[in-house]
Amino acid sequence: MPSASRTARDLARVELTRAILDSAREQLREVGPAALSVRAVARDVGMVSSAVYRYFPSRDSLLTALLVEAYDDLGEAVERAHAAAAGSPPAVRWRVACHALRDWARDQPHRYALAYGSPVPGYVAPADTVAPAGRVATVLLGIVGRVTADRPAADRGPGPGSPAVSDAEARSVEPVGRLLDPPLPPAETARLLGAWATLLGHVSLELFGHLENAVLDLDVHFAHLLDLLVADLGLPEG
Amino acid sequence: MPSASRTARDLARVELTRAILDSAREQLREVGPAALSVRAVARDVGMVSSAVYRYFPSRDSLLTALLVEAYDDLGEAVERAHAAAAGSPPAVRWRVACHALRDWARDQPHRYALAYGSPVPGYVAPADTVAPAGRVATVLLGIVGRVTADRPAADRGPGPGSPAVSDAEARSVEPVGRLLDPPLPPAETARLLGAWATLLGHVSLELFGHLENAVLDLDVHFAHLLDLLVADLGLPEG
DNA sequence: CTGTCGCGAGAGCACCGCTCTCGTTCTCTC
DNA sequence: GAGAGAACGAGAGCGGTGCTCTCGCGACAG
Repeated sequence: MPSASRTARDLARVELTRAILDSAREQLREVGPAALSVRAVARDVGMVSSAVYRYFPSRDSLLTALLVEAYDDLGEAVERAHAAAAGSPPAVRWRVACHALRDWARDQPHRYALAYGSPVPGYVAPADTVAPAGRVATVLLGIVGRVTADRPAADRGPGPGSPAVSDAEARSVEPVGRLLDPPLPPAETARLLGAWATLLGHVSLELFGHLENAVLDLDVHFAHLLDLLVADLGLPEG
Repeated sequence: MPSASRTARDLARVELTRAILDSAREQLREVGPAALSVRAVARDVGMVSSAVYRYFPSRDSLLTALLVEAYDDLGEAVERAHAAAAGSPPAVRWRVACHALRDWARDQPHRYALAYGSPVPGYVAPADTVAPAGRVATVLLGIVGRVTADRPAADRGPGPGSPAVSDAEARSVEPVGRLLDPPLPPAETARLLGAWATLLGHVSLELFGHLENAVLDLDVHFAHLLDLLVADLGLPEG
């Protein structure tokens, strides 16, 4: 049975690949991406360093694997939290999804930093990373999209006090709006992109220590920030 | 004249220190903070690596110096832009200051990443960095503060559609509001912190490539984002 | 003139990413 | 069942790194 024996060999390979990834993830947590050492990983899994190169062609490819994994893990966490709140009002689902993102980031700051922190110079994320990277944004886009689609046409357009969207801006954000069917109107798309920036901006500031002596209770402030976003996006509370 | 000779000696020292910093800054731009090499800096300034340690006790201290320098440089850029717009309406000064931040970041992405990107694990920013780090935020705080202080008391408090600020959130953001005299009210402080997160979040997303295939014209979108913030903060246009 | 101190050079340590070679072992084909 | 071929782990080695230590030199102070 050749297929069985090939499976056995491949099984050993995937297991060792997993062991390497596990060790690398642990080392990423302990010493950070810059100091991630192939030799240390090899020592950890009981190999010599050159043997690791049978599984990952370079240190960068190891980091890339960790990056994709991080995007996927975060995306899954947010998707699961959102799914668990299915049936709740949009505002609640928005808060749940955003809290899931922040909780994941606080729980695994090193992996969040890998995904949304400064990229390693000279390193370009391969195409495999774009799909997992979009999962979180897709969830939020879906929440806003459903609300806008269900809203009577009279309520469309910028609310009172909201600046008008220029034609140039409408064209500019169109690729994002077009991800939905029906497409999200430009005003809402721009607002959502702003909320996305607020969300990641706050989490980054918080995680990277820039709010250290400025905001006393980060949980409370984040909740208030979500209230502001919910209001700005016009998400129904009930 | 002992003081003169000592001055001469110290002059040579500060000049060499500056040469090292210049070289390090250049290398930071080319290869990034992770690959910044003391030996390469030494080669660049015509020394042997051990000699550099007479000026900076470690590679980290060299990075710290670059970090402080970056904060100061950015702060100065924003302050200068804001000063040049003195007399203009608050909304205009807000836009000018924010554009200065984004322009600086786009011009020197490596230094922005050093300041607001993921911190190097195991590295804690010394106390010298907090003062320069606050300069940019202080400018924005000042713009909003003047507006709020000048506004008639009847217009205070959350606008229509703005969520109320809980007591806990009011206490939480109080350290920031207290930086101004008179202190910025909690609702405005929270809004400003949100705007700060939006600003840095957008610049980070833009610089780190997360808006690559999402937003076509980043200039246009950033301008619209500023319009949204101006409206949310209630900054007068004239 | 002598002692002290800061400086740059050099050697050296332990580590790194990565390459190459070598002997072994396992799988597939005839 | 035997041989071809691929995959594998080990080891040596290259050029690089941060950092330490020692050394000799020159400038300054007493």
